[in-house]
Amino acid sequence: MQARTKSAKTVKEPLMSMDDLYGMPGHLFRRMQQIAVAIFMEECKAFDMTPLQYAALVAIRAHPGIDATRLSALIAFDRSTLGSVIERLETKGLLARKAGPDDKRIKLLYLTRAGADELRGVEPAVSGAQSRMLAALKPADRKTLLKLMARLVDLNNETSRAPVRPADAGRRST
Amino acid sequence: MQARTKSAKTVKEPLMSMDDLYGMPGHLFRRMQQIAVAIFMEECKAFDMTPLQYAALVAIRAHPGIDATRLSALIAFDRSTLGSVIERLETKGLLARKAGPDDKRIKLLYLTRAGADELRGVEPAVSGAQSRMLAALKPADRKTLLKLMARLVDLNNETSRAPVRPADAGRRST
DNA sequence: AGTTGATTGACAGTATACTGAAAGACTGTA
DNA sequence: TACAGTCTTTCAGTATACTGTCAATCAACT
Repeated sequence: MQARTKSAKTVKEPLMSMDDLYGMPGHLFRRMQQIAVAIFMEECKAFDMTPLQYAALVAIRAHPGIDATRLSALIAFDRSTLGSVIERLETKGLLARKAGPDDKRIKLLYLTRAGADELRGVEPAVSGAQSRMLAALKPADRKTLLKLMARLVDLNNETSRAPVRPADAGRRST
Repeated sequence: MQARTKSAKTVKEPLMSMDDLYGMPGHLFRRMQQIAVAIFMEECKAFDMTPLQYAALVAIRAHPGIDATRLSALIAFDRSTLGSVIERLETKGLLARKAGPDDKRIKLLYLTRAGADELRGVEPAVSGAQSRMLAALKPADRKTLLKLMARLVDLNNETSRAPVRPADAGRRST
């Protein structure tokens, strides 16, 4: 096949083929993310919950009273995106926003009773989804892949717009 | 820390902690995708091109005259999303849509001269981005990670809405 | 006190991704 | 020919993700 431009004027770099594309890290990461989300949604379809909403609830449970900006740093969300995620969770009654006592800008986030119940209920499905994502690999390969991914993500933490930051970096109240 | 519900009524399953979350495959895949896109955009910022647009152009160059539905299957795009991607590329003058000769439903896709040039121009930046994504790992680990990712993506190909399908599965003309 | 700079939340705009539906065009069969 | 089913595209709606901007608020300094 090899569609190569007819004007053969000094084509020094070899052109990318489809097989090149399939082997690119970027393509593999995109595909794996597609697949991971599909598996998550399939396992959790009884709960009307997305991966992001789940992560937000887990983080709020671990850090009740956190504000939105610090929450976004805790789970590497884009701050702008998080706003709508919080709004949806609030609409569903899973979390509550309360004004901060000292700082009027801040709205503190808490799980409602329903949110805590929903989160506890969905956790088995989430665990199942995580297992399924790696199920095709042998156990030793799963460990290897997770270790390499964790290292790669950690070493590139600052690269994306939403790097992970610890929750106590600059906490004031609580 | 460990925010655990006060009502200690038979909490059998252990609750997910933040550290659990950070180690989940789904979280790592999402983070890695964020980072990979950020690196791509940074390396290619002189070209106003997204990863998807790049992949579409590569595939059209390799399969001139392909239609949108088969293109989506070739690079695992969601068919609905691909429509707007094609529209943007057409607006930028990088590709042309022509009506199919036999089938009036089909619009065949071709690179324009400008599209071929742009694609050739951006390829070094794309290669640089791909290298950067794995630069933090040792060469041996890069190979291992790519191999495991490729296997995992391949074995789960059917899971997402947009599985990869070969271009000649059901080709009629050409 | 007043000003400056930083922080927080909200918003507009673009792009990727999926679900589901609709309309037009083709194919095979009755 | 008429009909049913299939294919191709497009659109509406929702969700994630980033860029950039804005106003309100707070903190620190003059």
